[in-house]
Amino acid sequence: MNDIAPSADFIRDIIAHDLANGINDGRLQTRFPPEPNGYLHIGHAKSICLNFGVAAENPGGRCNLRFDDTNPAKEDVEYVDSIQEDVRWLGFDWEDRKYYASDYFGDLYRFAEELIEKGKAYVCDLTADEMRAYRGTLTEPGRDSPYRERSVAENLDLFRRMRAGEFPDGARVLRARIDMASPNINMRDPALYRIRRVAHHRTGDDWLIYPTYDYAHGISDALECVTHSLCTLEFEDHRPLYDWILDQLEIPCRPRQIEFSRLSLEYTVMSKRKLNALVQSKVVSGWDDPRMPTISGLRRRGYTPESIREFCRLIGISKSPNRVEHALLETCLRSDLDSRSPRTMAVLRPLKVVIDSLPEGYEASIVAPNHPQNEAMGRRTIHFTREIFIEEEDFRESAPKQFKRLVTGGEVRLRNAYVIRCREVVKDPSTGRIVELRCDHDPATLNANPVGRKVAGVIHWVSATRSVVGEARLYNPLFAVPEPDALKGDIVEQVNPESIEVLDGCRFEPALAEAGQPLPYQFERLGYFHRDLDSTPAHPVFNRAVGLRDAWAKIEQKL
RNA sequence: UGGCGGAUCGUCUAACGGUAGGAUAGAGGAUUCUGACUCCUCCAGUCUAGGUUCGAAUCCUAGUCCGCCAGCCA
Repeated sequence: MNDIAPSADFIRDIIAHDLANGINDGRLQTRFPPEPNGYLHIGHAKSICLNFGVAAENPGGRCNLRFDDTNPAKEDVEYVDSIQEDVRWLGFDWEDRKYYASDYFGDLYRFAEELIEKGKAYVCDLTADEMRAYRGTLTEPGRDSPYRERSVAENLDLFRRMRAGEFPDGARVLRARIDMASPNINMRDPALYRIRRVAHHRTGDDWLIYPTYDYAHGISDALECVTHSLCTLEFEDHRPLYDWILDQLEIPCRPRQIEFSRLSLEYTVMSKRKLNALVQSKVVSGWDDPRMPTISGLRRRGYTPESIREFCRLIGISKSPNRVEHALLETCLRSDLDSRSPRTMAVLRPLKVVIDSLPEGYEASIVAPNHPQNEAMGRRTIHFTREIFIEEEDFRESAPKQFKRLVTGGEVRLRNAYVIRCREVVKDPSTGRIVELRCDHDPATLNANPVGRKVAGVIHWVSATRSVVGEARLYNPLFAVPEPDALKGDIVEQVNPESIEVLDGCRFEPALAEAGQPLPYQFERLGYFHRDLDSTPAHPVFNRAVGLRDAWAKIEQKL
């Protein structure tokens, strides 16, 4: 522990320093504070991994889950439920420490009266528009509200009557009494409480007034004795207010707010407002559409908690502006799944191959390994038959010499089976389309290389008679440009029309249609596929979580 | 032309006055019954201009560029 280990990030540095110096009596308490107004996305995963991660790394460290539910107009239990499911799925545990800002409505109200009594808050009758006008601008100071000098008694009376429902929504607010000339606009007498006749998802109709984020957040942190309140950079300007509020009140614990930069990812958007717009417009099938950057979308797509945690570890924590390459996320998934997922063969765009050197009705069992490097993953039986399907793109009538797959008159190995040679290409005379290949197989090439010649190519295949038909869904980026946030106009109309490609009539090994797959499969040479919710035994549906790295695609591009 | 924050390989991120390092991407090669995986090699960076210092990504000065803030959202 005396070693000066290289720091993980500046926040862990600060925490290590505080812990070493006995700040907060050596306690470490963090919190993950989502507002239940949408589903969690990968940006939240960054925050979750930080808050829960840092707590787990330090003896005695704790991380609370706290719903920041101070705005009932936007919040819903559906989101409360999904958030808990997602945090748990990511692998984190808040134990018995699940809180809500709404748990503190009573305390928050009492602290507000304390503020009023100290002359630090007042009831203001300005309308929202008037308040905006009084606030000034970025370069001009604001002006004091005409209600700023009300007496404590009058403020107390008015605030109690706000609570009692004597005034219509929006008629008055409780404001902090700070400094209308502050260069920091957040300090120009910000609103602390507003009147809202909206039922709250937990407190129902108990309250007609609701605290604002700025007022509630720091106090909630203090009530939970949070030591390090970690949030994103856009709250940096709010820190003076966070500190100001806690400075006025008699609260034993004193949290410290530290900000880090939020995650942005290429080819997607992260704002809940935009994601919500996509969901509402139905351009995506829901919050869990596999194209969405939501935790539930990634899960449905086939991402693993491990891969997302690893991604969050690799991107690090800093205050720098950043836009992470989408390729990094994919790399994390591939590297997790490569060692763990069983292999299988599937043909997405089937091309029929008849092996004439085999008798009619021929069928043989072949035992194939489920993983090329890991014997422990066992073997499975596949069926080699006279008629099989191969991938359309694995055959060319003629091709450049770099093409290692099947060509007219050429040889290729069928993965786990024999080397075949293409004798004849059968076309539909009316369309010219290739409908079938007639091939011969070399019976000496099962588990053995052909003698006297090299066969470089290996392609996957599936039996025409011992396979099941189903659907595959392939995904491309949700937006065609790396920075969709910069696009003008309605975000819904900017969605990449090629973000999903549905292929039906795909052929799978029969075992794939059966139940019980904990992890995505690797469809050899195609990528990692995860069975979708829409899947049925009669009609299996697989999502491609991510493709394999494709060297041939690069070669072909350069040709 | 207010305040706050940021700027290091293409990308993400270290270096806390003392050899600019890692990851990823890219290029090349080895291996291969997955053009996968794995392995090897290479390429590539301190925003600019001054200054302090034996020595500066780091400290100072002056700029430049980028982000956030004018909700009774969070």
